[in-house]
Amino acid sequence: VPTSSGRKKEQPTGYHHGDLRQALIDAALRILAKKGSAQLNLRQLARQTGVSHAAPYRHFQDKNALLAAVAEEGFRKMTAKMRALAGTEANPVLRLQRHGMGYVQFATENPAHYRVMFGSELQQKHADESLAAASAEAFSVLLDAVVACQLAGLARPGDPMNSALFCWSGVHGLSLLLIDGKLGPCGIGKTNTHPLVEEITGLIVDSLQHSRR
Amino acid sequence: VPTSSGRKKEQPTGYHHGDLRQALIDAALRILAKKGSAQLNLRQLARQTGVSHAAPYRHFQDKNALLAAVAEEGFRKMTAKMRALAGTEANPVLRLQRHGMGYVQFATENPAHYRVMFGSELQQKHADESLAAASAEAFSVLLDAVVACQLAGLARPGDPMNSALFCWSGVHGLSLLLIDGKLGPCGIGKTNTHPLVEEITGLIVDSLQHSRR
DNA sequence: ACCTGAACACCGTTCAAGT
DNA sequence: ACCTGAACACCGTTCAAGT
Repeated sequence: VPTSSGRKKEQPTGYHHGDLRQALIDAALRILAKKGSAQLNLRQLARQTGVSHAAPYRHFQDKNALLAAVAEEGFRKMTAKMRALAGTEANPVLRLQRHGMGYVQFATENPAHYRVMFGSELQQKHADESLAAASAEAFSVLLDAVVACQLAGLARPGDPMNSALFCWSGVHGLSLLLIDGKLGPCGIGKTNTHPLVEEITGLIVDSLQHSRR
Repeated sequence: VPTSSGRKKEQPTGYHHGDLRQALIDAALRILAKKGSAQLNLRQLARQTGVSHAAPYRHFQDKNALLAAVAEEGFRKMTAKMRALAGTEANPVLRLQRHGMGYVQFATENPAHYRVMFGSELQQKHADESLAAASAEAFSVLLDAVVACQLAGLARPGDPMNSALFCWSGVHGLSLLLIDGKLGPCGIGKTNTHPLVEEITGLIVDSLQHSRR
C-alpha cells in the first residue's frame, strides 16, 4: 500500500479545501508561534480552518499524527537553515560552525515548534517513518560536515559518528537553554544572533580538533 | 506572608493524610516512572491517593504548581547525584566530568521526570521561586567545578559562566539524545552507564583546556 | 471521497456544603 | 482547616448519516 498517496496536492474538489491536511499543519504552526504548544488542540485547529471538529480525522489518524507531521516540517526547515547559513564558506571547520549556528537559530526563532520536534508531547517518534527520515537528514548535515573536517585534517580521525553526536549534543543543549531563557533574553535584536551562540558553537568545533582522545 | 509555611511536616490531623501534598508528589513520580507524563493528571493522582479530585487544590493552586513541585524535587535529586558521583576525587577536571556523568545518569534513569524539569508541560518556570532556586543550585555545582579547574590552571581563564554554560549545554543535549534513543538503547545493563557518556563528557571537559578562545 | 452532528469518556477547575 | 459531590467548560475520539 502506498503510505502517502496524493499527499502533496489533493484535488480541489469544491469542498472546503484543496488541501485540508496542509491547512491544518499551517494553522498548527500559527498557534505554536503565537500561543505555544499548550494551546494546540485539534478542535481549535478545525475551528480556525473552518471545518467541523471531526474533519481532521480524515487526514490524520489522531492528534499524535498531526504533531508528527508538524515535527517533520520542522526538521525540513531546520535542515534548510543549517545549509543556508553555511552558504559558500570553504573552510570545513567554519562550515560546521555555521551549520550549528543555523540549528540554534531555527530553534530560538521557533521555540514552540522546536519543542514539538524534541519534546514529549509527540509520542513514539520512531514509529513515524517519514519523521525519522527528516530527522536523519538534519543529522546527516552535521555528520557530512564532520567528515569534511576529518578529510581536511581538521578533526580527530576515527568514527565521525561520535564527533557528530558531540556537536549535536552541544547545539541541542544550547538551543534549549536559550529557549528557556537560562542564558538571558533570547532575541537580541531582530536579525542578530545571540553573541554566546557564535562563541559556544566555536568551542564545540574547536574541541574536535584539540581533543586528546 | 510566609509562602510555604508548614510545608515539610503537616500535622497528622486524622484526615486521610498527614501530608497529602507530598503524597501527591510521590504519586506523580510513580506515574512518571511507569507511564510517562502523558498519563499524569490530577484526577488520577487523587484517585491513587484515595482523595476526591478536588482535594489536590487544597495544596496546589493548579496542575502547573504540582508540576513545578515535581520539577523542584527533580533538581534536588539531580544535584545530589552530581555531587555523589564526584565523591572524593581530587583532580578538578575529573570532578567536573563526574558531575556531568551524574547529571546524565539522573536524566537517563528518570527520563520522564527529567522532561518535566525541562519540557514545556510546565509553564512559566521562572515564576516559581523555589523551583528557580533548586535549578540554580544544580547549575552552581557545575560552575563551582569550573572555577576549581581554573584555579588549578586546568581551564582557560576568564568568566567561568560561559564555560559552565558550555558544559551544561553538552550534558543537557547528550541527556536528551540518549532519552530519545538517538544514540542507541539507553539502559545498557543495570548499573553500567552508556560508554558514550564517559567519552563525550570527557570531550566536553577537555575542550575547556584546549580551547584557543 | 469528504464532511457534519451527536454522542461518550475524560480532564481541569470551581464552589457550595459537609466534618 | 481540610475534604466531598455536583457542576461547567473543554478536549480527543468515534460513528452513523449526509452530499
